[in-house]
Amino acid sequence: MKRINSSDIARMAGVSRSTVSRVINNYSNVPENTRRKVMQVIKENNYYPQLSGQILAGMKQKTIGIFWAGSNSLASDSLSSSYFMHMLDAAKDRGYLVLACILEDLSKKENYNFVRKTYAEGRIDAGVFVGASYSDPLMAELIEGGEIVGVFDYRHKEQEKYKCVTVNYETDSGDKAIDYLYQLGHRDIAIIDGNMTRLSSITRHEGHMRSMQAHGLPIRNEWLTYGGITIDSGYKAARHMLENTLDHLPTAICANNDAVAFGVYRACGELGISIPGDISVIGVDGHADGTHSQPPLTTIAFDAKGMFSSLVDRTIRKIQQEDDVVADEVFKGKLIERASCRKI
Amino acid sequence: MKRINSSDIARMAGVSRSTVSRVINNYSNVPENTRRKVMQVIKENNYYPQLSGQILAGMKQKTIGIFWAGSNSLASDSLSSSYFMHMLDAAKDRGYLVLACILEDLSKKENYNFVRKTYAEGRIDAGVFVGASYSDPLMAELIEGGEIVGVFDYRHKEQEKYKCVTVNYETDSGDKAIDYLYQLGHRDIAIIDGNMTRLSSITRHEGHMRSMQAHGLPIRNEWLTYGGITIDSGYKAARHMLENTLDHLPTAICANNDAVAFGVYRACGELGISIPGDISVIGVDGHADGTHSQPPLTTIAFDAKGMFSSLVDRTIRKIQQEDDVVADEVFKGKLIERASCRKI
DNA sequence: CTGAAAGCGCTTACAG
DNA sequence: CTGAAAGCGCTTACAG
Repeated sequence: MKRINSSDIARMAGVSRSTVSRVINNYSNVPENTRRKVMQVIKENNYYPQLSGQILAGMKQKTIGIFWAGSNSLASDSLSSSYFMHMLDAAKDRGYLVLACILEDLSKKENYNFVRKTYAEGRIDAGVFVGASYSDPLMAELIEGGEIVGVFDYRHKEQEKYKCVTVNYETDSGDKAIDYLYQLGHRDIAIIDGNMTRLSSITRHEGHMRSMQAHGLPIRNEWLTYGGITIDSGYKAARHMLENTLDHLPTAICANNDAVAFGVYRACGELGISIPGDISVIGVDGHADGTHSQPPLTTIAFDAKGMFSSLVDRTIRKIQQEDDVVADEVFKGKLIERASCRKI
Repeated sequence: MKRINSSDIARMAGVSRSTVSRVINNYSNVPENTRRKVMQVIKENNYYPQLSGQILAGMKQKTIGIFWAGSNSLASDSLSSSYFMHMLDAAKDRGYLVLACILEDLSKKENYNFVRKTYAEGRIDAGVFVGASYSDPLMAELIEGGEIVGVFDYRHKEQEKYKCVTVNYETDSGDKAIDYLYQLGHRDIAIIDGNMTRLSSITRHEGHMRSMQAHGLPIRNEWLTYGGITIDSGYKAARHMLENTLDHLPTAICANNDAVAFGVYRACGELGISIPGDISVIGVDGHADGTHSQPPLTTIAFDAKGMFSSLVDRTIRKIQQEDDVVADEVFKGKLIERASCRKI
């Protein structure tokens, strides 16, 4: 069951392999007649050129790797999986295939080697990373080595600009969330910040601090905690924080993101704290689950499709050596008022 | 920035390319000394053999394609995305990479060609299909062409056994669901069946009919509808069915799967019908959302991880020409009683 | 317009 | 134990 190759096609069409190749690659200097004849033989035999031959001759894989750090979230979180889908879609729109790689943790030597190997073997033309820490040395190293890299939520260095493409959240969502709560009359605001290896968690934290200060609100130790970026971590942080402050509860909780806010919901549910009756809660992301949570979650929403499409799209344009590719794109959050915050 | 190749390594290590290759591929006839010397040069230079060279020389890609038909569900449905993750995990456990391909509909010529091309270009050693219809001709064609294929929820023909690997639901979950409702005292049972291009929908439907007859229950036209396999389709089917039978509502609804059951929840919510007060509802799957739905959903649960791991695992074992690979594996459902069905 | 030839990077009989 | 050589399937200057 040998696969048919370009010599076979050439013989059957009565031309040389060169001509077959020219037809396949749409060279202009092939007479219409020859082209038709060759194309017909190709169709009839269901011939497709072997990719490995093409690669060796200098063509591109037309494949990107998606390296997703943090396996847990993808399976159960619809927001994460929608990110993933947006990337698959964007690649497809450009005619690229996707090698899907889920890695728990990029800092582990084993995963680090896996990524290097995947690039080095020539399996992909570029990689797109989600869940890397804000200054992961792996990125710098890949870029240094001449590889093309796209990263979500990453602070890319000046000198990395040429081969590195990023997408980021506008840095003011932390401020916006606090401002909003303040404007509703809240003064006793607790904050559950994220995972400080993530750029967005850091900038949101900075925004929270900035806005609290601007409004002259004290930052109380027991009301400032770090809860990671998942429901479970948000739950744990909220539960711990609330139990320690039952005699002087905050009137509002500002969560690092929607998942954390859902964790807060759970903790409040267990402790008999009503939202927004006793405590108002605000998240960030625009998670679909926020529309049917009880109560629907007020949040600062980002355009997930826009962000992830842009990331993949620009990465692919880098592969194609387009020279007008912008290195970083920043998305603005938009306040969506639902029912989890109340005026006091 | 030329990539280093095996000649470079050979030169630096003072051996021939043959020997470099032998070291890389763990040939036994290389003296420990030589091996060490070569390995060191490889490490120092971060050398990895180019895959395309290896392929051309007859090695395997160690990559499978996952062809997922029906893009919508993956992004928003945690059950579907968990299926996907289980497959990625299983491939990883075997050291295989995954080319992730989302296609809306395998029967479309364009997608059909995409699959053929992906195989023919030599990008993958095998493909695993989810969402194909129960007798999709594409499968037969691929197998005929000597390709290795794994399919979820597919009736594979005797003669396809050698290269085709499948995983299926035990065919009695339809019977079980009706039996259970009957045993709770229900006699007025409505059925929302699935999408009749899916094998599992068909067998469940058959089971429903079988069990209804066995218990001497009449199958009333207005209580038998086909609702697809998604929440939305379940919602529409339920809404339509309930509105037409408001004067003689069933006491129970047997849904094709959990997603459809959630659609029933929504329809009942809108129509002021209480579950299980007015109507009992049972699903199939064991969807995680069923644990925190209101009320928690009684369902016939399947071991998703087991099913999808087995599928991928056996497909990979076919690639590796292991000859004890079983062609089909059937999983049994297990009744999980939660709170959506009541005794009457 | 078109073919013969070189070259891409590997592995594996083959010969020694 | 090891190297020279063939061969995998393509593309693309090169020469005509």
